[in-house]
Amino acid sequence: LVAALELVSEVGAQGFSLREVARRAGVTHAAPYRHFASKESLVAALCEDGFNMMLKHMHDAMHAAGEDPLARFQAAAMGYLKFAVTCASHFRLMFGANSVNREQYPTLLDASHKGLAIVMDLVKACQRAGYFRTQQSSLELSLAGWSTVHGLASLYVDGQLRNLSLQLGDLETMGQLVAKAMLDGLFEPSHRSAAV
Amino acid sequence: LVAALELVSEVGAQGFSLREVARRAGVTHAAPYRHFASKESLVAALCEDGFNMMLKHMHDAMHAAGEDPLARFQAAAMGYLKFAVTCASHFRLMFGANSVNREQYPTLLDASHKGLAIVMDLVKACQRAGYFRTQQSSLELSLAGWSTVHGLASLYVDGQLRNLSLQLGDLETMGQLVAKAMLDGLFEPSHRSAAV
DNA sequence: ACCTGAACACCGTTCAAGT
DNA sequence: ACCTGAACACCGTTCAAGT
Repeated sequence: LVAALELVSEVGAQGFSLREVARRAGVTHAAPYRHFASKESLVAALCEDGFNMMLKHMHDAMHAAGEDPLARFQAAAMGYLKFAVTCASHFRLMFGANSVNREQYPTLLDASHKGLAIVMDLVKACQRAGYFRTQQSSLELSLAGWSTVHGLASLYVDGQLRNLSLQLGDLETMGQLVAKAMLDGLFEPSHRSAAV
Repeated sequence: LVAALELVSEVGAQGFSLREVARRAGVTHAAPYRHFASKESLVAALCEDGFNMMLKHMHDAMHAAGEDPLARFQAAAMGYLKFAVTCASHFRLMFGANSVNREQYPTLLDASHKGLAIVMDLVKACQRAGYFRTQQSSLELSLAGWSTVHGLASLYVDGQLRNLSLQLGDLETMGQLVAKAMLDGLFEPSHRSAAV
């Protein structure tokens, strides 16, 4: 049954039907209702899988990056992007508007909160290590960083950047360029806010 | 008929049905097919409306901001956020995964490209005026800025930031905080790349 | 030019009934 | 415990037919 879920995610991200799932699983269209209360709860299960995969991507990348907080921060961002591009259908399911009412699925809600928690920890570590400025709170910097990475991933997955690939390369390259802009800031040094 | 579209966008963002649209318009379920080739083409029309509204929000904000390129840049970003929050259903339609095959609707494709073009112009102006660094190309800085603003808007519209509103305030406030982080950068001055 | 009405193949969901 | 088969109300789309 979980096997059926995987098969489905390979197919079209949405517009997929519960009846088609049942067909692939070799059962009747009514059989899934013994395992899931509704289509939404099946999609919720897929989303939860997706969040766990995303967290795994980030954790793996962080682990491979070693101990340096900045390296870990950048690796987590790249892990996020890599997940978005390799598991695009999961990503769309997780962040699409079609999305489920997260409030009704506590385990899903938990998983979706862990992402920001990781970012927060990384930002705090980078601030402690003297990499990041402390003029703004770790929450504010985390939100900015998360927005940037998530925005890039969303635009890419939605095909909004297709015409830029020629000039800037693939998502990983774009990620490095955008991360550099984010870390350094857009401002000329002379226009930057005074340091703490 | 266009009146019917507006009514629909007020209702649920998606999961809305062509038959329901026809019902509201007071015609049979088959009547819309004299005006739109398919449901997708109706949604495409809604998306195009959405992009034009978004561009109008950005243009209005820029105009109100006066001549200073930096003020115009920030105003455009705020206009983008304001559009996302006030026209959430349009925003979801435009950037959701459900989205239409933009390639098949040339006027929609055009409208969706104008956003980046505006950002590019603003970034170039800010670089010329000495506000922004020229170490990275205007395209790279534009992509970073767009990703950040779009990411924040997406996370907010998807309800991903609901638990942060208490700590950080509404979307406009978050936008200002995130814009500050983006402009100044995350890095401590000592870790920034050398200036040009 | 625009709309109707019936039809087709699909869908999510429910429920009695089977083993 | 898990599945079936029929049923219900819905959907997108098509097409002949009306004015």
